[in-house]
Amino acid sequence: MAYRATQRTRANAEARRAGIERAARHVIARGGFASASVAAVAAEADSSAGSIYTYFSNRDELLRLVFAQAAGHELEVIAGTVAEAATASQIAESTVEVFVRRAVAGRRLAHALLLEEVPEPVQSERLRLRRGYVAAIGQALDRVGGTTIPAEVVARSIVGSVGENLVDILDPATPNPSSAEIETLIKALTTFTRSALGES
Amino acid sequence: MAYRATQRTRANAEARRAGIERAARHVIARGGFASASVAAVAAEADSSAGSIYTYFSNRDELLRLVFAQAAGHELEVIAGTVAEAATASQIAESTVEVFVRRAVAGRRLAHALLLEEVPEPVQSERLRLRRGYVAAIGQALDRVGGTTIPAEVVARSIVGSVGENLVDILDPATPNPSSAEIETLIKALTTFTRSALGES
DNA sequence: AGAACAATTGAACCACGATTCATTTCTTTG
DNA sequence: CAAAGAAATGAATCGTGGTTCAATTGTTCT
Repeated sequence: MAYRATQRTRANAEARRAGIERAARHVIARGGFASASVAAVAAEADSSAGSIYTYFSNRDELLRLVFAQAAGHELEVIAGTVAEAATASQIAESTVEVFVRRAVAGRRLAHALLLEEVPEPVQSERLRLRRGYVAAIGQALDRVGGTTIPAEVVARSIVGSVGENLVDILDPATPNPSSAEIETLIKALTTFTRSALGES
Repeated sequence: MAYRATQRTRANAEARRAGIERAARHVIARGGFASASVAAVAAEADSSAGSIYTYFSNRDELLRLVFAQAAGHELEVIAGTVAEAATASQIAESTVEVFVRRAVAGRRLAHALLLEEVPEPVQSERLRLRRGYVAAIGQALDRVGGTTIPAEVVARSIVGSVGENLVDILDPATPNPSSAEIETLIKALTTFTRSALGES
């Protein structure tokens, strides 16, 4: 018996795994999932392609994990915000505001998370997360009450409205939107969702 | 000079091309774009894989064409409907109604057209068509007037709302929705979009 | 019928990128 | 330091499915 994995060894391994995840996140944020080949991620992580398989069972699993982390973080932010809202109007407002601003701030990543074509396991994760958004907003709406329409439909509609209005803006082929455009969009979407909820 | 393409020859060729398009449409409507390999389409068309290349430059181009036809037809239907509407409320109503009912009637195809992952040229076509929907609804809204929000944002929001609410319903993995569910959804979405437009 | 050309066929080819694995390099302990 | 085990490397392998193309079959005209 001459070798036994030690404290430091395991910490290093953990750091390596985290490094690969970070590398994948960076590659995705820069060029989308399509650009996140195993080779590209390995290069970004100062690692070799083969090494990735020591830490992840395969490429799709790595991408799914990274997606879940990034999108999960966004969900937490939204969930935290709507949990504080006291009226349906406020829920609509903060959803639109947070969603649009965060998406524009991290355009490429937002595009990857919301719109880009992704491998099937990632797509499943995306649908799960989307259900998470709907659930968070739906619960908030149920809490404040006041709508006759099923909260789930309303929540979905809000998510859909905002998402659809971001399609062109997030397209990597289009130039960065001006902040005036953004403000106009936020205002319009806020008005739309608010009045849909029957508030002034 | 002993051969010259004749009337009948050209008609046959046209029939063959149309047959391949029809075959592709069927394969897509049955199993989505993912299942529409060149071999599968060829089999459905009683043809060989190689033959497809006599009529189309490559697979993506064939799929793009078929997509454009199918989605273009749907657009025409929606455009025709909203063109007849006299009020914003009616525009919202008919959009929701037509969109949802037609999608549910041809679930698999609707899923392919709206949600499935597709090759890039098809995705471009999808975005074009989506802009078509937005334009048609936006023009109708402008015509009847009465909203303060930019018509384009409203149109996009409606498309997004309806689309997002169809995600689970159209998922090939989920069972057919009951007609009660559909009616409930249509009612809820109609109410949502109507009140968003500021009408009772 | 037979010459001239087009269309069809399907098996071979190819591109691409994920995955494997024999070899090398690093860590730990006696 | 040597032995034992773990991790890293990257070139070779493999799977997949679109695409090509030599050979065959079909069509038209004299």
